[in-house]
Amino acid sequence: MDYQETSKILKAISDPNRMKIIDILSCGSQCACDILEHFDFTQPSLSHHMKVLEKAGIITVSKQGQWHHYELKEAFITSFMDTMMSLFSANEDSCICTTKNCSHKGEITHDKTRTI
Amino acid sequence: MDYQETSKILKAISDPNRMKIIDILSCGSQCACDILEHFDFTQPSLSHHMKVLEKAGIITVSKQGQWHHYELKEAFITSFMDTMMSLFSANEDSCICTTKNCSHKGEITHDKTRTI
DNA sequence: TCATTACATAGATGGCTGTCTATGTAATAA
DNA sequence: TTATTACATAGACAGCCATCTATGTAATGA
Repeated sequence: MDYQETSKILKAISDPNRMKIIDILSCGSQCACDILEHFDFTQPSLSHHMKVLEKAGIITVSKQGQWHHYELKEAFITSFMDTMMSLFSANEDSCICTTKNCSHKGEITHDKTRTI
Repeated sequence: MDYQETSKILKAISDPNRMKIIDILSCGSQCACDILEHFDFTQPSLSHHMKVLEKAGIITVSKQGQWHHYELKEAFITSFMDTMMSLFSANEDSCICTTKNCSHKGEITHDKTRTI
């Protein structure tokens, strides 16, 4: 688990306005000017947010003449959900605690059966 | 979708050190002193991180005498994964764009079949 | 050519955040 | 009682971040 890389992705999603952008793009690609109409902030602020989302690998841009169309990356979604699942699930490959047991409560349960 | 509340949760997870704490707790509950041994920062810093995770509803604390045992909340995990799924998935209840079509690219695809 | 539109970039700023040291408190053990 | 251990709290501080205004650039249209 690459904490730094996953951190970058989570920080990109965690801003409420960027969450709303993702919500908007989940309905299909849109250009910047149309996305902007959903918000109160300025165009440079949107430009900043889109760059953050793009750098995190969450969206892609296709420039068609004057307009830039932004789109959610399908591959990102599956990858991200997998990453979150493995973060919350214990497994002997990644689990840190295998090298160190709690000194005051021995029971460390490796729940390999989690399915959510 | 409560962007503010979800933002709080995502910000709580997004810190690399807190991600590592979650990874550790995914193997089972541990007390603070044992968690601390995995890190270079000080005890007050850990105390701060645990409070952030607790306030976000990610972990619970059970105080047994001197030691405080921290544990991942199972209910949080399923709830969080559901929230992320609904963020990435288009549906007519939550999708913002139903009230506004893109003026330059009419195709808004409501992908109700996403299963990931 | 000139104006307009759609975006990006630069630089500034206020607020948030992760960390520290110092200290307090409660429980346990000698 | 006194010392120690396990945590929390207070306050300070440096770095990051979301926003702004101002400006640049590229494409389109008149």
